[in-house]
Amino acid sequence: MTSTRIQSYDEQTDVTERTDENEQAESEREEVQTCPECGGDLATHENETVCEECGLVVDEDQVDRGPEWRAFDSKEKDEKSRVGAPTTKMMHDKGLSTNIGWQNKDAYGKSLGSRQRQKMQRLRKWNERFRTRDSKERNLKQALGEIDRMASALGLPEDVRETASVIYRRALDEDLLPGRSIEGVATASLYAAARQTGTPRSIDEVANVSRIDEMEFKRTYRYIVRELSLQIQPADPEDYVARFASELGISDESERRARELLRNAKRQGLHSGKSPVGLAAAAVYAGPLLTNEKVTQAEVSEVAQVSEVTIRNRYHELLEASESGAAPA
DNA sequence: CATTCGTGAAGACGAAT
DNA sequence: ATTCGATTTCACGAATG
Repeated sequence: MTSTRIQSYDEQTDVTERTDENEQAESEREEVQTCPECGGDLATHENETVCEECGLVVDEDQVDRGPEWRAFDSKEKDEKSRVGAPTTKMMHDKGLSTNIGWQNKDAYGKSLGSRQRQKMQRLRKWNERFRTRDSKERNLKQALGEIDRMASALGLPEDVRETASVIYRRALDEDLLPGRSIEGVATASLYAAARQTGTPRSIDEVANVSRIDEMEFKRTYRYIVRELSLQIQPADPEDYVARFASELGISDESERRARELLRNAKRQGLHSGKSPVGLAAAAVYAGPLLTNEKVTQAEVSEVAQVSEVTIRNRYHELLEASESGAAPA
């Protein structure tokens, strides 16, 4: 593929044939074919177009699209030529990396001897290895940048980023990337890492700082969790309490009550199937209630990104559980 | 007036087929 | 791929302080 590109490009800029044919082609390109003064034929020399009859300069200072050197034979052309394959931004290496053809032919199309063939096999193998390693490094670098950005936007500590990058690396090694966006996998890795390290962020929060949409994020997350068989236990509602509590500015006592409620609920298995965030939100709402502190459902709903309805439903359950369940001190 | 509470319809999700 | 059940959310009106 690369070789054919070189050829076609070469043909366009081939200068050894730069004689009559080329000049004809150039003057044909001109819009004005005859002199506006006397109607005589026009001729193009160097970078200006002149009337052959009266000498009027019709156009000058044209861009010279040809090379600035001349070649007198094919050897000199090869030495002076600076053209190569056109670069493309579609490939991370701008298409400049080495490609070794799969056919066991030399440059003249002749078949290779067995010794040469083996050598080429080795070269192919190593070239491929370096190239893919290279592209993976690049990929990783970008992904880590994204992870870093999102992590700091979410106020996640260093160890979460570490974990996230480990997960991402694994995904990369298992070839889970093709077909998925770097951004998506980076986001999913971060989300998984946050949960694994006990500093969870809700899907909404993570999706908000990510550049990909939520649907794709969830899909990708499920995918990598399954493929890497990451073991992620359901988020512990208590892990959210501290953050919500401080964002709402409720008292330590209220926060303690909230945690108590959650522990009770857990003891009674009241939390299976329910959204942990919702449960945490309910607890953060119910805690202050027990200490006569004023917090509205709307406020909690705001910081926890959970509907008020859910808070209502959950906190009723929480209160019931604490009455029938454990003995409050 | 703000807040809370309850309801039913509708959407989203996981599990099962 | 579809269907089913449970959960969550939305929108509304009523009750409560």
